[in-house]
Amino acid sequence: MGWEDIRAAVLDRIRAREWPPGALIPGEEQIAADYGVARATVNRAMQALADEGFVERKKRAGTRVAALPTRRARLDIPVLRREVEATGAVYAFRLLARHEAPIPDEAAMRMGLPGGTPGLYLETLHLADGRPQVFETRWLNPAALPPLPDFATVTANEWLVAEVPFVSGDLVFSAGPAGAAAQALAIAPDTPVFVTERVTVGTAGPITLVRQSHVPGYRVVMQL
Amino acid sequence: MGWEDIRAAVLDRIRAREWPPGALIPGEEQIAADYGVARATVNRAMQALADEGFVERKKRAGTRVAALPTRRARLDIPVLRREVEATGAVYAFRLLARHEAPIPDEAAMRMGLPGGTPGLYLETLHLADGRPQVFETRWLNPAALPPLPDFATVTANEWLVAEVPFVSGDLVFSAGPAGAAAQALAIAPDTPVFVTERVTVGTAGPITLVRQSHVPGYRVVMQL
DNA sequence: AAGTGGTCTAGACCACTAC
DNA sequence: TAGTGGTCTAGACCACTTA
Repeated sequence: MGWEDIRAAVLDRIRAREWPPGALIPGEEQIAADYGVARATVNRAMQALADEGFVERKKRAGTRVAALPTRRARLDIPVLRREVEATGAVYAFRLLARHEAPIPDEAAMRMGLPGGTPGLYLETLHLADGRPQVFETRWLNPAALPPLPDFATVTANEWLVAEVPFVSGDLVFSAGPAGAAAQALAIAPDTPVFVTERVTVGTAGPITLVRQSHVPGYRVVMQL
Repeated sequence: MGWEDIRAAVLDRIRAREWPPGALIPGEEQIAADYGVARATVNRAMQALADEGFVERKKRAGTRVAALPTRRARLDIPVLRREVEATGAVYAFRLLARHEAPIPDEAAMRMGLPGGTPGLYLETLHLADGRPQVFETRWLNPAALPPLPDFATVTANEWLVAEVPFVSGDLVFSAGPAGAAAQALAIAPDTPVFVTERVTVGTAGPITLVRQSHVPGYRVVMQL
């Protein structure tokens, strides 16, 4: 009887509606006695079920079956190169633009920086077997970074992942017209594209804001 | 010294490059001795770091700092009603179509069912303060479900969440033209929209395939 | 073959919170 | 204020995997 067995047993009893949504589940001590294991084992099982959103736990109030089980999905975000190579294609990229300039207000605000902060702007096209896949625009905050390479032979993403400790960030998915990305992706400007936007924060402050427009047909797949 | 302290301490030493990417971290016993805690406490901390993708653990081989830290994001998928109500708007829905028919081959294949399986088709429009938000098409597999209600007063989603045990599923994000969803959303057919597609599997087999087209401006936000 | 992480146990103390 | 989950400990055994 490992904790996974306890987890499975409890989940079965939830699925069987023995404990319907909203119901109170017996205490850890009780379950431990029922199955002949230590309370710590039950605790671990219940912790897993809580992580997965099946139950809600509160001290003193006990453990309840989630009324509206929030479904949680986990997304692994690989480095772009790996994503391309996973399909068997050859990855390549082209640096289309690079210049230093004050970070525009909108971008600075997204990064949590004062307007006009000096920044480095990059435009990169990512290719799979020579075909455009992703058009990327990026602002970097040099003040929060070690000396920057010229990004001709390494993508900003891979350099950052390898060199700069990451503290937090957010990720936004949306859809919109290709617009400025149209030319690089060789599609019409009003073609719908999938857009990801990411802000990354390091120990010394905001690091980068990156916006990627994906070629039509791109999909993000998550397991529930 | 709780396990979160140990986690934080180890993470700091990783960030400080004391253990660079790929490096081997001291064993649990060692760390436990260093910080004066029990090995179980260290284990819990390391388990958390592994869950978060900061380290990779292998028996016998020890624990290593992740070389290319795959960034993991967790997405909580709330019931649509809650998503709307969280913005302070009033949620409502309209059932636009409902009929029984064999599930089309493409949809059946996505669900992992043989073509021509009998199904129930629903078209629903979700509204926030009376404004169209989401246009939803759905196939249900009655063979894997208890007797179905008429879905005039409950959405399929909420009924399923409350009544049918959920085993697994997947979730796909993409972008595309509004197309068939255009009329219901009151937008032009070539307007880019954000599309989510979800297959849900229950104990008795595939339950439902649902496709939701979101009104322009919709964004999915995840924390890293 | 040996060392590592994975897990279990029995007991204990504590923080939180519903009552 | 009493009961619940959250956590820690010290010790133990085991499975896995690499050397």
